[in-house]
Amino acid sequence: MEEVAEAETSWFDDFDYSQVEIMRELQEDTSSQFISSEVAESQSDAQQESIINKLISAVYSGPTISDIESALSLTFQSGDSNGRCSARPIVCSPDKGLGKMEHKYVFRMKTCGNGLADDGYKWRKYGQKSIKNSPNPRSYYRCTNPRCNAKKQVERSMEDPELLIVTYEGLHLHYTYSHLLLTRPQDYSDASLHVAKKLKCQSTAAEPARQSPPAIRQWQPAVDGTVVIPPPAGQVTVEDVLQHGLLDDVLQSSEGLLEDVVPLLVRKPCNSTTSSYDPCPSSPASSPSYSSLSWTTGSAFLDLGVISTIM
DNA sequence: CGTGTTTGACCTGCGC
DNA sequence: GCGCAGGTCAAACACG
Repeated sequence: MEEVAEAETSWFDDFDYSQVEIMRELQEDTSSQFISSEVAESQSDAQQESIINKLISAVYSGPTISDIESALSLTFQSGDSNGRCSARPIVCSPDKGLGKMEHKYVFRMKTCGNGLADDGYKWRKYGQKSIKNSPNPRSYYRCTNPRCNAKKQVERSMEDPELLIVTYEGLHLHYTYSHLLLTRPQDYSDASLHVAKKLKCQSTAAEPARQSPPAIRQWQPAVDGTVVIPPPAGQVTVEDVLQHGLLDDVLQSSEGLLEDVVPLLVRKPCNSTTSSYDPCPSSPASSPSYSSLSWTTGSAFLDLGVISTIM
């Protein structure tokens, strides 16, 4: 366990905080503006729902590509002496073909065994397409959460059949199902509405002038080891959410923000006590197609997060 | 019966 | 405009 503390320390010391600032700048236009004004005077239901979704997105967004790569590189350093990992991230890169700011990331995962994996989210396959000059078809998955537009594409590498190329697109507006305490979509809305009302209430109450947030704050490892990234400076309402302890109203969880773009599987592919990889799946794949890779919520997770993977 | 997969059809963007 | 390739839709089907 001493190694754990040491690993945590070195990881935070090495973190490039300048990346956080860049991310904050990118979020300025889309997050802080609507939150500070629109939440305070919520109008129609449609607008309110839009605001809620944006609020959730704003609270969850955070990690930069370098953050992810950093986390992944640290994951690799951990290795897997037990050989129990179900998948290993090899490369993480943004889709460079995108001209605008979109959440699209490509992972290459080296599978072990039957390649079954669980990234903590529940996906629904909505299509499969054979790709030109590739013997392997590409499968298209969508998050089963009706409010979530996260998608992913899975295809097997031509060079290495054990190599899975997974492209994630969009952000999850919820946590992994393994952590989910709010089980219905409307619960997200209800909880978020609760936060919005609370914020509105507190904004009108007498309150001492808020201190300016520090220019740079460190990521805060939670008690359970997950990483919680503080909100960007200048996003007043998100700040309020955290400062006033309202975040729990929505989340009731301390899961880190990396989860938005880095599947749980990627962040902790190897676990010494509990693995998402089931060497003896109860329901064998019905076909050799990618449908066998449908990542369900059947396996248990340890809520450990990035730091735990570097032990 | 609800949920998820399969698969052919359809849509869309792009290059020629 | 046409053809191609990638992405999505939706009906049929399978399964628990």
